[in-house]
Amino acid sequence: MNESSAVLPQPDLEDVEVATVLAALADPVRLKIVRALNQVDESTCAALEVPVNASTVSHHLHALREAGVVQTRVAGRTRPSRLRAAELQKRFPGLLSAVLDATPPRHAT
Amino acid sequence: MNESSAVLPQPDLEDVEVATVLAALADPVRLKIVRALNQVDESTCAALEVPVNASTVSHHLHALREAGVVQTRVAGRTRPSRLRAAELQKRFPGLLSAVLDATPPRHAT
DNA sequence: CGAATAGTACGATATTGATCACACTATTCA
DNA sequence: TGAATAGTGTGATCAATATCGTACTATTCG
Repeated sequence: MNESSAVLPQPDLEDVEVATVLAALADPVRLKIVRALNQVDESTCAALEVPVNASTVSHHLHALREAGVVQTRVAGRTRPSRLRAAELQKRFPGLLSAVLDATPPRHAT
Repeated sequence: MNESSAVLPQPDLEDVEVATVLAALADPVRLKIVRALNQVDESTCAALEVPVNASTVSHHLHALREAGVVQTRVAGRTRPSRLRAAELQKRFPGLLSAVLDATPPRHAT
């Protein structure tokens, strides 16, 4: 056992384009993941209740991580991820909150 | 000449998903168009200085219109478009402003 | 009318990316 | 050590979509 603070590679948000973050948030499944992470602060891949295969969840978390939206740490067998909410707020003020606060359309699908 | 208020079909923003708007804003060319429209309030297809073919500009404006981001009116031979900024602010408070206020990354491309 | 202009529509192409199944690694625990 | 579990990586497939060139429509103006 070592100290449990290993974190998967992630970009410095100062180097991230807003278009990259927008693209990361534009996918419905990823948006659901982001909303879930906002509720629980941290979650593993398996605990996320999204209607896709496990490898697809892994793919989406990878995409979110590369866009600077989430941070993933290594904890035993699991890789809990969390939103980089504070850093995103500093880099793109109001963006994440606006997305999280968005209400569903009138005619829900 | 008739009264100059013909407007191309556009969605009611109440029926638009935030993911749709995010996807519309995620493309670099469209983001450039949106930033340009924010500067000039209204612009024609040809006046937009984006590095793509005219038909591609038309395609992108169509996409932005269907996502509820811009409104296009018919004026003679031209079709000036404008941001639906106020309506977007009402539907997704803070979203458009956050995107427009976003600064370039440290290592500019 | 005829020429020029603004924009759109369409077809073709190429690229991206969302998804799954499966194999693989790393870790925990009996 | 062996079994079970969490997650990742790879390859395949399929659907979107960004782009261009060309043709077309509508409008203005000589």
